[in-house]
Amino acid sequence: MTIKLTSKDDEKRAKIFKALSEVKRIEMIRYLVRHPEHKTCGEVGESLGMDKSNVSYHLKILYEADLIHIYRRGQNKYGQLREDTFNAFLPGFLDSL
Amino acid sequence: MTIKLTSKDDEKRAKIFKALSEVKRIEMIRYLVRHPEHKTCGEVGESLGMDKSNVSYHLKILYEADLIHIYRRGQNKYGQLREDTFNAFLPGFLDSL
DNA sequence: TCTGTAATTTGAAAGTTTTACAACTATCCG
DNA sequence: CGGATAGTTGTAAAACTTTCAAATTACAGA
Repeated sequence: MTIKLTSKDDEKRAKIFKALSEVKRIEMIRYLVRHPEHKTCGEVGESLGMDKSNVSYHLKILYEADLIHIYRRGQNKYGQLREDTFNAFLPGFLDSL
Repeated sequence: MTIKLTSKDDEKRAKIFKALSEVKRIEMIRYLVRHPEHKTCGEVGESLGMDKSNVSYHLKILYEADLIHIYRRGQNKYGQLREDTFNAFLPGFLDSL
């Protein structure tokens, strides 16, 4: 079932687009698509050459747009794509990466 | 035929997402979807309550992301959606508005 | 509890985007 | 030509985003 969007969702749409309006964040999403074993923040940062506080910053923006889910296991935090959001707002996007 | 995108297109994707990361610009796109008779800048601005220089500013951002086409006829300039770009980068988006 | 590793927060600096106004250019028509 | 209408450009202020380093919190394991 596909969710019907309306102009009421413009704020949400804008937030999602803003979250994806930086190359670095698109790369982070791509990294998560390609590594579905749920990568840690550290791995994401290392593989994209970002410093850790910057990774935190960008992940938070993706999280606040509901594009990813973050959960802790032990010392690590793992990022997980929220396919529900991508499917509702950007169908086909993840496959295009 | 659908165009195949790659990580080389990240700059372009980011630019498109940035262009759509403001509610005002999403509203402008919606206005153009709903009024396919090619509305003038003035009509867009008036209907969204924006001043004319601000309309110019936002239309330029949409234009530079290849989301719209702009042509002059007489005193007026008309905005026209670039469905090719929407289809390549955001399939389904226009229909969701 | 102490130590080390993982991630977040904070705050300052640098950079970018948005707004608004006034001055400007382009076109039309009498 | 001159006046009217449509849109653009310059510029400055305000608002927002990004980066980076240092301080801080969270957790695991000895």
